[in-house]
This record gives sequence, structure tokens and C-alpha cells, in this order.
Amino acid sequence: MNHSNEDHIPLYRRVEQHILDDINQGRLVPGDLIPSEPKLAKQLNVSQGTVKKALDNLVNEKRLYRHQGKGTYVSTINFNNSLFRFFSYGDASGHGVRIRKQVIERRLKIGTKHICQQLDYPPESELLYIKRGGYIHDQQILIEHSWWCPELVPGLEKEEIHIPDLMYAMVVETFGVPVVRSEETLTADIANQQTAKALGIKENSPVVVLIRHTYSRNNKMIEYRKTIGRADKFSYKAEIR
Amino acid sequence: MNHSNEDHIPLYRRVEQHILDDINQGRLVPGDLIPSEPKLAKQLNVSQGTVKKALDNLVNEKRLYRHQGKGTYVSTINFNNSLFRFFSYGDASGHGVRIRKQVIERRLKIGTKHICQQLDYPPESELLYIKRGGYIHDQQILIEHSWWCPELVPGLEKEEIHIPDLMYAMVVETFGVPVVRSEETLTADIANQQTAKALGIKENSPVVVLIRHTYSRNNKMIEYRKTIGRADKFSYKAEIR
DNA sequence: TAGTGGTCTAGACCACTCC
DNA sequence: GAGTGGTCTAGACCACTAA
Repeated sequence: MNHSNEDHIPLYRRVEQHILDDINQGRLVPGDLIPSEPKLAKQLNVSQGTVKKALDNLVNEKRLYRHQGKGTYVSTINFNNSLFRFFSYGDASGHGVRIRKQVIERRLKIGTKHICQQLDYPPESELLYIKRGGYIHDQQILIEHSWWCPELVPGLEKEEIHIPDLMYAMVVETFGVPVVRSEETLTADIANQQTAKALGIKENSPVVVLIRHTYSRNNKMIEYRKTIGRADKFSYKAEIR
Repeated sequence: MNHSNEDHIPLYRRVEQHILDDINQGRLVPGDLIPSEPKLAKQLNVSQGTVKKALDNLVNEKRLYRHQGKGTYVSTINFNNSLFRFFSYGDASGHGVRIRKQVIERRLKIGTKHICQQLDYPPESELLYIKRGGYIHDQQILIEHSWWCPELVPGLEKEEIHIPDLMYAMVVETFGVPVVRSEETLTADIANQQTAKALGIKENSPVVVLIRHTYSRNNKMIEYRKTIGRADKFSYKAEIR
């Protein structure tokens, strides 16, 4: 007795894990086509139904996506899921208000102790610093401070390289650094004099602060970003059930 | 030709819809046991596998939950999913810091025009108002203003009725009003003099504002709540993939 | 022991994509 | 036409619950 169910991991879980291992260890990167259901079933010696269940679960978790007639692909990170998108929605009833970004400053710069530590550099290291403003209808609502590991994006401090509003795709293509996931933390604060001036609000007005840590494969952090936005342009909605 | 696929709704979608209809129209309420897989399959004239797929989907959406050997139940709303829980976590490394609530004021009170409108009452209506503080280790970090439809919770203004920290379960049991879902909106602001005094912070310090609309069946709104908390005790984390 | 959900298989048929 | 995923069925066997 009590031989019980120590290690009864369902087969479909093992299939999921097999795929996730390939993703986490970089054998599969975002955008890759994975083997078809029949091939996986044969490889792993399970039925196609079991493979289907595993893939369905990973699709539900947004780790994969499927196209009928084409195949199953590894998901690409989607920054539309950022908390960022809750700035200035609900403005004039509709959605889809686009935030335009503009570079204000870009150069190599000594990072603070805290930021160097976050990016796993020794204190006083030189990092790549990019400062941008975010605008809606020419009104600034955001300030963004972004710090990158300089040797991963060599030359990005030069003006010749165009920085698009969503810069991650550019980083992937230009420098071959896969962007795998981000963590965001949202808090609130009040505007200091400098921030207030940039955002066109009174000093001590409320602002929303969004800290983002962005990672490449193997949990290597590649960017530390702090975005400060006007609180009156931010509202985050959620449903509870 | 072009008889195409106008109305090819998959069978499992229809099964999902059948269950959801029962829930939305109050024939099934939170906590209810629904028919077993074989019974549903026979009722709806589909295979058990199709029923299983439909129920799996609804479980994924947290509309149902299942217990092996017992059956499938309609989910009860879970306020642990509230944005509220991001107050004062990350304090001292660990989770599980409980927020104690204390009633400061409870009485019938004329609501503002805005609140009367939200609760679908004529202006100048008398509503039930409850004001509470939220405390961690005897330090106040929250103020909560709660407005209820008075005829749904008759007598709740009297002190004889104890108000627990999580008051929704009490409302369901005492007044038989099912609480079905809530919508929350998060923004930031600065503390006015009164709020600052209560929270023990300086006037104009940053605060986080959480507005909650709570609904009973048939989309009947039963509570409007505004919670104001110290921003330095709030941080909301999310992952992007 | 009967009834429930959980896992796994085998196979049919369809819709979509690409060559 | 070959290959992919999407839907649906039928049935075996197991694990858990309750009486």
C-alpha cells in the first residue's frame, strides 16, 4: 500500500514540459515553427490526442499560437499587454489613441549604483542611456528613462540608428538579441520640478511610475526602464469574478 | 457554392453557451452543482468528449470548478483577485500581510449626483454609506467609502449587524443578494487634507485610488466603492510575454 | 459499489494552406 | 494532393467521493 501516486505526472504535462524546455533553453525562439502533431506524437511515443491537449494548454497560456493549415509557432512577446497601454485610454470614448515617442537624449552614461546592480554590472559602470518623451496630439504625457547593457546593443548611442516607438523589434533584428519577457511594476508618486515641467503639470501633481525589467534568453536582463506618466491620463480597468 | 460556413458554431461552444445562459439568467448561482458530463451529453445530444471540452474551457475561464468524484460547480466570485491585494505586499519580503478593516461611519446619507446615477437612483436619493479604515499593524494605509442600494441590505446601517473585513459573503448570507462580479478601475491622485490626516501622511502625498462597481445578477449594480490608499504601500506587478 | 471527473487512445471527417 | 490544425465521437481505464 501507499505505493500511491508519487510521480504520476500526466503524459500531456511531459509534452508541455518538453516544449517549454526547448523554449527556455533557446533551442526554440519566438517565431519558430515547432513539429506537427503527428511528428511530436511519434517522437514522444504518445497519441496525437495527448499532443493536442498539451499544445492546447500552451496556446491558452499564450506560449504558442497555431494557424490551421500552416503549423504551430512559438509566441512572440507582445508589448500590447504592457500596463503601459492604460495610459490615456478612455480619453474621448474610443480606444486606439497612439502614443508617439521622441528621443530626447541618448548616450553612454555612468549608471547609478541601483541600476548597475539591476543589470548585473559593477557599480560605476558605463551603460547606454536613452531618454524619450511620449506624446498624444503633441501633448506630452510620459517620460521614459531606459538603461541598456551597452555591449549587447553596440552603437545604439549613435544617432544613425533610428529608434522606432516600439524599439524591441529593432533590437531583435539589428543586434540579434531575442527579447523573451518583461516584468513590470506599477506604483504612484508625485512629480518633482523637472518632471512637472516636462509633462506640463504643476509640481507635486500625481504621476504613475512604471518600472520594467526586460529579459533575453537564460534570464539575462537587458534593459531597465522607468516610465513616468501623468496620473490623470492613466486608468487601469480589471474585472473580478 | 458559397454555402460556406455562415453559422458553423462548434458544438462545444453551444454547450458553453448553454451553461453560461443558465448562469447569467440566474437559473444557476455561484456554488451550484451542475449536471454531470454524461447527463449533459444526453440532454444536449452530443458526446461526452464534447461536453468535457466545453467544461474544460469554462474551468479555464474560472466560470466553473470541478472536484473529482463530486461534480462540477459554478464559481464563486473571488475577491482575492482584486487589485486591492497589491497594497502593502512586498513590505518585508513576504506575502500574506493581512489588512484589518474598521468601521468609522455607517448611516443612511444622501448620495452625490454622480453616485446616485451610478447606482441607478434619482438624484438626492438616500443611500447606505459605510466608511472604513484599512490597517496593517495598527498603521492606517487605506480609507474606503462604500455606497449601497439601501433596500437590498435593509438594516445594515444598524450597529447590531457585524461587518466583517470581507463583507460580501455576509451580504450574500444575511440579505440573500448574490454577488456575481465586480469591475475595478485604478488611478492615482494626491491626498487632500482630510485624507492625509487619516493616513498619517503629508498633504499632497501620492495616493492610489481604486473604484469598484459590484454587481448582482442581471447586471444590477449593488455597491459603489472608492478606496484611497497610500501610494508608498502599493505596487502592482505583472509579467509580459 | 455507483457515480463523478481525469487521462489516454484511435480514428473519422472537415477546413485551411501551400505547391 | 499532401500536410496541417479543428471538431467530434466512442470507449477503455484510473482516481476520488460518498453512501
